[in-house]
Amino acid sequence: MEQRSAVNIANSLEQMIFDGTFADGDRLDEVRLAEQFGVSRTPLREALQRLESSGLVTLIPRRGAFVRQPGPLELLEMFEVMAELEAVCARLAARRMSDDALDELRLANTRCQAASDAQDTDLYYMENEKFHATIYRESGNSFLEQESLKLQKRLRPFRRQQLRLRGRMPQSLTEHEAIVEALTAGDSNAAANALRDHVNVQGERFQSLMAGLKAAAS
Amino acid sequence: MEQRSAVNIANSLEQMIFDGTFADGDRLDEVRLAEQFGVSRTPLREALQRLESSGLVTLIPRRGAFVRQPGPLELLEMFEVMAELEAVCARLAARRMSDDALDELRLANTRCQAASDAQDTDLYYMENEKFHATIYRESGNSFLEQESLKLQKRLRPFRRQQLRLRGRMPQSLTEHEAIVEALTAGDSNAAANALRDHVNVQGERFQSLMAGLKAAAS
DNA sequence: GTCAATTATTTTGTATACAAGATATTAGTT
DNA sequence: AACTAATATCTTGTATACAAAATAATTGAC
Repeated sequence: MEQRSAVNIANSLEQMIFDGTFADGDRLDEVRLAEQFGVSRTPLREALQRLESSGLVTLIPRRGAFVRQPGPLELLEMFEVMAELEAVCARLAARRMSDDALDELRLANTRCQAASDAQDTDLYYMENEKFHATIYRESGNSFLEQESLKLQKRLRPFRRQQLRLRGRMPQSLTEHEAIVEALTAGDSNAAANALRDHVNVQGERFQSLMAGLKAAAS
Repeated sequence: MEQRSAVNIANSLEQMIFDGTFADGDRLDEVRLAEQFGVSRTPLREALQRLESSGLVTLIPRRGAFVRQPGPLELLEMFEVMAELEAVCARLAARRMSDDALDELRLANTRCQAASDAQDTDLYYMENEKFHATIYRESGNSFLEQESLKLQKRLRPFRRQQLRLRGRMPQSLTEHEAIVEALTAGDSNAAANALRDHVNVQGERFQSLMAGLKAAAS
């Protein structure tokens, strides 16, 4: 692979937690992971500390490290916060956005369109993330930008699922149009509302998806 | 002190970074800190990984750990986000808040009043934090609550300074009144605006404080 | 005397060793 | 056969040892 420093190991483990290699509550065995990564326990433990600090694992003293996947309730809460964060980004961006940035945003949206036409959900997801990241950046507040990116990353696996739902990509696209329009007009309230709704739709879709799974399980 | 695990060491160092024991760019010497805490380098390094993960230090490979204090610009950005986060809390709380919680909020405000009367800025600060924390909690979104508490903690040292400014405590109190009123009325927009403004005042005060320092230095 | 190059000294990164606590296993009792 | 007690094994937490890189110091050339 690559060089295996604590940061790298942490990133790899993070990825594995995100993509579902580890389920909620799984214990992360230090010796096993250490030899798996080809390092000693020392750098591996440093990685575990990082992961706990970012909320991905729980460290129970003398017991070990346990992965902490967000449950349905926490996910809904995270979606709600994401929606509000993006709304704030949009409101700030509406005032500060340059013409060049607007062009960039339209270009990103065109790429989304192409992905949607090709029925390529993975590509759509990537381009969609760029679209949103552009708005974060154009908020002009880099702290806000970083926080938004962090949460975007954390919600990635769950957002991704929803794009596969029938008709979601075209709907998402029309919502993007409304967002671009509001930003072009410099209407901060409209932009904030459009983006908040856009993200909230995902939260709601997610909710109904969970309800469906729950019903199917009973 | 207490038991010196990685978490504890990280907390102690965090406190020291917050209260200004270390200035921006200071290198954190592993061996020196280790013997200072009475432990070996191993748990201390684990603590440093935690601190980097939470953004308090920068870890440069083969160079060491350097403390990262937010500069004036980043602080302003953080205040802006704090204001928006609290506004969201208020909006959600306005709908969900129970009578008991409202009473609790009024009680917290009464305690602020007492601290203000006694000219006790430290006490006022503590009670003020409780007032705000109650609103975070009453948002009904514990993820949002935790994020708000995290940022509140990080801004603590900088908010604190401003209470010493003449007339800030009484002004803060009247703003609290308006917030309680809006929450009582269940007016989510008014509550959100009142809280956003309340926090933004601190950001602006901070800005003028910085400008004053800068002017004095030239 | 100043600069460059070489050597010496720190300092970081990681492996390993060992102590103490937690879990699993076995033996013994009813 | 089931429950408890004692023992054994495994795992974590931390100290220490050592290699490699970075910094400081020293020497030598001009």
